Amino acid sequence: MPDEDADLRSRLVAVGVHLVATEGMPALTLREIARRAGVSHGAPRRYFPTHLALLSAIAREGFADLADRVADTLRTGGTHPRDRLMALGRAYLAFASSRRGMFELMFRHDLLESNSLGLRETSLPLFTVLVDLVAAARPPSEVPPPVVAGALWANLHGIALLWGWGSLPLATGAGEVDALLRAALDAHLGTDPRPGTDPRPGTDPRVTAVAR
Amino acid sequence: MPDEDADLRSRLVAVGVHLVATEGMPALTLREIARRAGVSHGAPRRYFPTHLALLSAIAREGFADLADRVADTLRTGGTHPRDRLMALGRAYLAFASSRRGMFELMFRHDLLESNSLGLRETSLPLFTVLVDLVAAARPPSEVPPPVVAGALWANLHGIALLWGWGSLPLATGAGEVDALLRAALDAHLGTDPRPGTDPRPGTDPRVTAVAR
DNA sequence: AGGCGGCGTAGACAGTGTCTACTGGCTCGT
DNA sequence: ACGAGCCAGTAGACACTGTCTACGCCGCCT
Repeated sequence: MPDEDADLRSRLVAVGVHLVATEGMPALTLREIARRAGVSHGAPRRYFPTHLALLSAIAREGFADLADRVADTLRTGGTHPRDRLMALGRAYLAFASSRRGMFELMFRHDLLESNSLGLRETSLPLFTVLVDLVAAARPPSEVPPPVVAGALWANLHGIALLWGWGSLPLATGAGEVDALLRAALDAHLGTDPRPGTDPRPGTDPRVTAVAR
Repeated sequence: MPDEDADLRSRLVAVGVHLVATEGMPALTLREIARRAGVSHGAPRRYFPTHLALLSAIAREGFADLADRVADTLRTGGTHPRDRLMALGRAYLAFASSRRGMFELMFRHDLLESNSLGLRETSLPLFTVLVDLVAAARPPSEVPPPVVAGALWANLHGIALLWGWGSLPLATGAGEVDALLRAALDAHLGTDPRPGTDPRPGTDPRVTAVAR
C-alpha cells in the first residue's frame, strides 16, 4: 500500500511498483496507475511526459531493489569471490523469479532503447560489481575481466529467461537451475580449484532459497 | 509483398511476417494486419480466435525461418562439431540482430506462456540439434549434455539480448561479439583442444541431423 | 430453385495514451 | 491585505486498439 500523503510523483511510482508485483506487467496502465493513486488519468502527465517515462521510473525502482538485494546477499555471503559470485547469481535468479513482473519491465527493450532515461546508467553499477567479483575470482588470463563478466551476465540473464518461461525442458527444478548456475560459473571461471567443495550439483541445501 | 490470391489465413501471417520485419513488433496490430491484407478488421477472427493466436502463428513462422537458417548454416559449415556449434551460434546471433522484431516476437513471454499454441514444441527441435552437437563436441563427463546444452543456449540467448540493446558496454563490435561467442563455447565445452587446423583425432563428427 | 452455410463487412463497446481547455487553491509581490 | 499569477489536478475529446455481435453476400449442394 503506497504512502498516502506524499507528492504525487513518488506515489505514482510506488503504486506502479505495488501494481506490477501484484497484477503483473500488463496491469501497468497509465490510467490504472492514476486510478489507484486516486487521481484523474491526466494527472501523471504533470510529472511524466509520457507513459514510458513513468514505466522507466518504476523500472529504476526495480533496479535499485535488485541492487539492494545483491548488496545484502554479498554482505551476508561468504568471503571467497567464488561463493560471492554464486550468491550474486542466486540473488539475480531469485529476483527474476519472485519479482517476475518487475524483471520483465526492467528489461523491456523499448525502455532500454530510450537512452535518455538513464536506465543503462542504473544497471551499470551492478555490472561493475560483477566485473570486480570476476576479476577477483578468476586466475589472470589474457581475456579481460569485463568480457568474462559480460559473458557471465549474458549466461545468467539467459538462464533467468529460459527458466522463467519454462523453456529449459529438462532443468525445471530449483536444484537443477542451481546446477545450471554452478555450471555457468565453472564454465566462465574455470572449475573451482578449492578442495573440499563438493562440485556435485543438487546437494547444496541452500538451493531451496531460489524456489518460487 | 505477400501473395495476393491465397487463402486469407496464410495471407495474414505473411503480412505479419513482412510487417514485423519492416515496421517492428509494435506495428503488429490486429487491425493493421487486416488493413494490409485488404480485409476488414473483423476478418482475421474467422481464422484466429484472438490477436495472440495470430501473433503465435507469425512467431511460428519465425521459428521455422530460424530453423532453416540454422540448417543451412550447418549444411555449409565445417564438419567438426566445434565448428558447427560456432556456426550455429553465429546464425542464432545473426538472426537475432537482422530479424530483430521477429526475434522479439518469438520470445515474448505471453506467447510462450499460452502453451496451447505449440510454440514450445516449435522451438524444441532446435534445442535437440543443440543437444546433439554438444554431445558430439564435448568429451564425456558426468553432467548430462542436455544440461550443458541448456546452459549454452541460455548463454547464447543472453548474448543476443544484451548485445541487442547494447547493454554489453564493452563488447559492441561484431568481432567482439564473436569473441564473446567463442568464449561461451570455450566456457561450456572446455577450451578447444585443437591446435591450429589440426583436427582432433578420435572425435568424429557424427551429428548431421538438422531441425525440420 | 431454393435453402443454407461459411466468409467477410460494419458497427458497437470498453479501454488505452495523448492532447487541450479549464478550474480551484495557494503563494507571492506590492 | 489583497489581487495576480501560477501550478497541480480535472474533465473531456480524439484516434487508436481488441473483442463481440448482427448482418449481407456469394457459391455450393441437394
